[in-house]
Amino acid sequence: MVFINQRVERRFSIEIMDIKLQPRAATLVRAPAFAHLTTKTLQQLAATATELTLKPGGLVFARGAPATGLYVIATGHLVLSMQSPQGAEHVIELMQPGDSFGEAALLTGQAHLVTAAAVTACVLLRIDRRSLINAITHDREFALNVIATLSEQIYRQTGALENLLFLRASGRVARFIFARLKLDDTIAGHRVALPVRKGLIASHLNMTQEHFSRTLHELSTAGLIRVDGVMVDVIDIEKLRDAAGLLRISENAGQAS
Amino acid sequence: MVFINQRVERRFSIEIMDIKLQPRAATLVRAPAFAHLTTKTLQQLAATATELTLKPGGLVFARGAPATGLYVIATGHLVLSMQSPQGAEHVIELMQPGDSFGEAALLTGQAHLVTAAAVTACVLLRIDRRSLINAITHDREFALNVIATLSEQIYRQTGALENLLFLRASGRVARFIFARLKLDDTIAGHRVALPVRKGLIASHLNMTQEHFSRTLHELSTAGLIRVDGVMVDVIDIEKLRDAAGLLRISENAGQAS
DNA sequence: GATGGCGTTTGATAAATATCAAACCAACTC
DNA sequence: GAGTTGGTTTGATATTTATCAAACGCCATC
Repeated sequence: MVFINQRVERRFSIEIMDIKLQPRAATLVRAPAFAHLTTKTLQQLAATATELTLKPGGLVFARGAPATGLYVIATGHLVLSMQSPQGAEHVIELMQPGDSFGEAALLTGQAHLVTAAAVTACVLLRIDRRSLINAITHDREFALNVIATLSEQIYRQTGALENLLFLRASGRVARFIFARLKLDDTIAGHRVALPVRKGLIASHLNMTQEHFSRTLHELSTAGLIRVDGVMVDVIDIEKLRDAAGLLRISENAGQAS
Repeated sequence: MVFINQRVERRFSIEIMDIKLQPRAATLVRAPAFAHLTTKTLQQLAATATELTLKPGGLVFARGAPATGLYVIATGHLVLSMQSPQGAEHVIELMQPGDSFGEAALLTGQAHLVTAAAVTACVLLRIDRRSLINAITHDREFALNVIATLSEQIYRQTGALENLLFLRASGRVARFIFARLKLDDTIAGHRVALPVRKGLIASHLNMTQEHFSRTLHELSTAGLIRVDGVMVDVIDIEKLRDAAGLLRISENAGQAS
């Protein structure tokens, strides 16, 4: 069953397969939605995909634009953001290579709710609607894959709500660092690099830049972390986990009456 | 294309079809995910579905329970909620007849993130995993439907984030009332009934009961609404829309560079 | 008609977060 | 090196929201 193994380890599949894949297909394989495709479908999708190069600050699409494609990040960082009528910008998601976005708007046929913009120089792959729907209808396995990916996205979004609902500033910051910790395991020890400038992270965590700065400072003086520019060293990982107030989801399990 | 017409008008399809459907199938048809099924698939699903009756306060599942089914509400109101480790409860969603829930956890095979509990007496239909996956793999149209429904859910969830990110208490309350206005168009004029007790609504809007009460009062004295128990009369709909700070998504539409 | 429970409202106060303004700092340009 | 720019930090203050406590009102029950 394809359903189980979501949020697939992104690194190794590419190593297994990229001997025989062109670069584009190799990029696709890194995205969970495409990870388990048959080589045939994959090649087809890769063939119809178009490549997009963006300068820092470049727009992929703005809120309100009709959705015409799905995007997979090959290289670079992007942000998905919303703007309030007053012009305040809120970063909804920070995205990195291997992530895909735009599916939901594309598949519902509605306008984009968010604006997608490059933070650094980026290379994207764009798959248009026809190709996607074609692949879904002709490759049953792929359809299951898409369903699994979408479900996964809902599941994660719901989990992300926890952050906003239950945690306050320090907790959200702690959790953010904690989450980074697991991703950046390439760097030995407990050191993580903030992926984008702090203002964007603050916005992503739904607080002002100033408050974020103060919170970072607060966590420092409490001895949980040490901050040096964009580098953050985790001093006391247990306390950090604590501050993140991580919920276990395995405590009380009930069933229908 | 099935993709376009989501959030389908729930009322009339049932009137068209229920002449020849058993009650269960009729319930299913009201849920967007099942709205466009062939009668054959529908009958099959309905046949395997089990019925669930809940007293007020009854649990469907608790956070952490393994997901074993998808639920469709036939009658009654439920809430999906999360609990912080400190025991604070946050209502994630208020659900009513025709709504379905549990898909995401079911399809990812993970434990439920939320607790589902009945507020009033409820009757639910439960479709187990095997039946669902069976229907997905054997009815291509249904697979597309599921994809569309999931996309729709993501899309709405993203939209819901706006509320939390951009609006403060009064705005969220205003938006809540505004949204109700469109649902309750059966009642003539601009009068809506609060669907559940105020404490739950407050939690859903991520504020305390006290603050909700005060905000309601505030909107009253500002002349936007009039509150009488669970009934809310909208006095000045334009000002209310304003207070809700509704964003248009059609203003600036850009395209890739 | 009294009693109790539950949801709601009101008030006083505290905590969390935002805002505004200025200083700071590092990188880059002239 | 001086000046400029953009991001970050710090400080003082205002706003928003939560907390705690008490009163209130409604309804069901005895």
